[in-house]
Amino acid sequence: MTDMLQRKPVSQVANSDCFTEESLTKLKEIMYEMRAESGNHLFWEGDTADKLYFLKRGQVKITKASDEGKSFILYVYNTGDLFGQVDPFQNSVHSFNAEVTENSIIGVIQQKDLEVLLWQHGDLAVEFMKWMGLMHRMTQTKFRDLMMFGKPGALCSTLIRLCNTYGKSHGSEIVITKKLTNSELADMIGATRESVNRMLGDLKRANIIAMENNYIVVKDLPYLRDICQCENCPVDMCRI
Amino acid sequence: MTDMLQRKPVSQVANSDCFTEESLTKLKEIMYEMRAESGNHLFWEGDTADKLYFLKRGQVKITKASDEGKSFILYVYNTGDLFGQVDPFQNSVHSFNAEVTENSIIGVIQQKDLEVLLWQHGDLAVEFMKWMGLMHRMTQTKFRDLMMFGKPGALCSTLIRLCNTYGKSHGSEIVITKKLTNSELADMIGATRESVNRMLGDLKRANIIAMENNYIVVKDLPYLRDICQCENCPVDMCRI
DNA sequence: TTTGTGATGTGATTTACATCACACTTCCTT
DNA sequence: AAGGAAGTGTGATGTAAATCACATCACAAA
Repeated sequence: MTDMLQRKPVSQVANSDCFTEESLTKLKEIMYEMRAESGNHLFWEGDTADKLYFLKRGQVKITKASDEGKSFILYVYNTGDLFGQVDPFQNSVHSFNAEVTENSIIGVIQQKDLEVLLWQHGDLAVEFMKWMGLMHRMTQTKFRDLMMFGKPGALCSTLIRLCNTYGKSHGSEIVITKKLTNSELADMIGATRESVNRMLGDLKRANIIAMENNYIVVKDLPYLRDICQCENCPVDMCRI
Repeated sequence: MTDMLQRKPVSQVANSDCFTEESLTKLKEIMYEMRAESGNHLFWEGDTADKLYFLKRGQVKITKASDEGKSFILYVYNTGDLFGQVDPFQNSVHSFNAEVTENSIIGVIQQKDLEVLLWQHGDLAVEFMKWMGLMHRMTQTKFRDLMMFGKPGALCSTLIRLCNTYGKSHGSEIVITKKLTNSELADMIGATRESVNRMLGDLKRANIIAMENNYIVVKDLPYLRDICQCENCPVDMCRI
């Protein structure tokens, strides 16, 4: 376990960090484990939303497809993240798709079981609310970043979020320890691959970022911050 | 169409509807009342977020200003709505401004008092989570609508949300019983006044909407739905 | 080795939307 | 009743980004 932690890319903050060890244990006790292969879907839009998912290992993207076949990536969840729709006591339906993008091990929590647990443990309920609030604020700030500062601003914001999620510091440089294609970045900001390619080219030429064996290295974080009027939000909120 | 419905200001659905009568009463017991004049601010970005607000009467807009002086309206809250940032057990700071846009009577809830109440009453905590989840999903779906379907899609989505919030049915027509300027609509979708004006003009010419003594009347809701690929979400989620 | 496939890089063109500029309307005020 | 402010409507022009159309590159599989 400690060994595992050491090999983990540094500075990864999982959203389950807002739970205490004990609370997380309680949650784990009501999970059942499942494996999902890359390419599968945990749920589709329109499916009943009655489960939470704890990503023990792997990656899941929450996406939305438009009629014209474009795809928008709303969130990317990684090892240690908890996700799922949680208006826990109301029949409701997913508005987005959950696409497994790496072979994953997932703990599934039934809403009914969660309800019971929350009833029994006030402290867990409180942490749960904290987690919900954090997720909501993450959505709000992302919304703001993608709406208000044009495509370059959206890209810079996304690069900052990627640093917060996958970044490993080397002096003043930050390596984003996650391979990303131009198309993936495009789908995260609602732009085209070509636009992203050109913007990245501009950033490289201006020596703001660089590529090191296909990983993006951020060399001038303050510049990125400036473009999207970054307010230096807490790292656990400013994520992908 | 009964007499009552006609006289009722609107088919207004308040977000506090997800609380039971008893829960709402409990919340009201820990509020202190304050009055705020149109033009004032309840909070500014950067202020500590440690209060909830219950709008007993009036209107409050949650906005974000960019460096270039543009304003983006994220939410509009009305009589009966509960709002405020609620990651209740974490020091945090507002990312948005709360601007009072009509003289208002507001119940203020201190986070500390809320904490106590949530601890004491499991059922309230549960409803509170439901409310949080609903608010989050409202943000997510708005995000989707404003990002994915261009400015016309954003406008149509906003008109639908306005129908759900302020709409009064007259046969197949829906009157949006709220005066809105082109600039206001523009700030809600991140467009310019001129663009909104032209788009509204197009919709009028196509007989999708009409103006009746300065109120917007939606004559062809299915058309609006089509443009923004509306999935017919629950009314209490699909709001302004 | 060749061939196929997914990704990157870049020019030319089109489109959506913002910006600028100004006339016109409504309604408020003194 | 006149003047002003706030809002609406609309042309002309500019610009960001999408679209289209290829060339190139990396690398895995046949």
